[in-house]
Amino acid sequence: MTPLNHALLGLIRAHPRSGYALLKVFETTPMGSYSSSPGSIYPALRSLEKAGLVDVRDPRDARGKGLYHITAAGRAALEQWMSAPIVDLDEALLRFAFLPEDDGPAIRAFLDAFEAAADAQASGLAAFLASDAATGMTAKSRIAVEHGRCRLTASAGWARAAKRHFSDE
Amino acid sequence: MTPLNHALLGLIRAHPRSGYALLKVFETTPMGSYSSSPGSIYPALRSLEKAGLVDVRDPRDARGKGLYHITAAGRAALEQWMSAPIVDLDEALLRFAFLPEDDGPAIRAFLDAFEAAADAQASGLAAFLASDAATGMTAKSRIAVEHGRCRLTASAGWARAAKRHFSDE
DNA sequence: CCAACCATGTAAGCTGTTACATGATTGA
DNA sequence: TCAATCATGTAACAGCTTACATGGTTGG
Repeated sequence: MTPLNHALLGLIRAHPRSGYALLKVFETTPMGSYSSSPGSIYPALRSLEKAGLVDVRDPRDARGKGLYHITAAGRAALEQWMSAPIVDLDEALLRFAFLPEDDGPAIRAFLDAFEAAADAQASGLAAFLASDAATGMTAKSRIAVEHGRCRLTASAGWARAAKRHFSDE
Repeated sequence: MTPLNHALLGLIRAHPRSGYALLKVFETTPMGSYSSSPGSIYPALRSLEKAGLVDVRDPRDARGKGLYHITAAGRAALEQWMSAPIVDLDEALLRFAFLPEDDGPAIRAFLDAFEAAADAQASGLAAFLASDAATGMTAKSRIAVEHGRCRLTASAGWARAAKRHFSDE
């Protein structure tokens, strides 16, 4: 399962959609970073279908293919992916977007884990910068690594702000 | 030319290295995000060699392959890549690390461009969030986009801080 | 002498990119 | 009627990942 597959599965679970409608999501929103063109989306939908995670139903009319629906197996696969430990923050962010809208505790737990992961990664870079390996590098290389640390700190800060947002509702 | 190719070329320009030494750079520094294993690095070195951007010389002894040196064509290719407009910030960061150590004006110009690109991308996300498309999305999706904006703002902030660092030297 | 590391590769498989191709429908 | 958009694909190609394979050398 690639990130694109997960993105498609999550969108389809939110509500059934045609391949074209899914294509448009990637073309018109920042989700576009997960794909680019029909050449990746249609084959990915095929693979989801072949894996039994989605099925196609409700052809609107003679020409259209119909709407992709998520199957029970698809739900299970998505659930498993959603509950895996956070390693990659970008992937985690995709999972965040697919979290159930109303489950406050789950959202807060996820944000806690996200913040912890971002902090841990930031600490990892800080440790690297303090190590022998870093002192041998050029000044610019170290500052480039600093950039990574800044971004991770920003990610952790975002998680804290988001938690505040979801605590008073 | 893939990011990995550029990373290799930049490292080799800094000073000649063996394939194994390059491998170790990716294994032991945050540059690892550009690669992972011999399975990508050795073929990439081959392609650089075939393209005439590097050549192999100075075999240390009978068994070793020797050291990769950058060629005139390699220098030219790197130069062209370095002076292209900034589109992708991660790629730009790699370029930053390869900027000549002593050329203050070039560094400052680059950081100006980097900051402008980060600000522009952040504005793009802000515009999206203010658009009709965003109002139709779920709250969590909007907050996920916010994360992207936070990170871009952090990137711009990093560039400003780096400029201060390079102005008093 | 044996494990760890130096040093270099190959091969299968999967994914994504780019570009091309097709045909129906809708609005001006 | 003609362009744009809806809607769905195919095919070539390049690249990365994973896993496997091969030998030499060094330190304990």
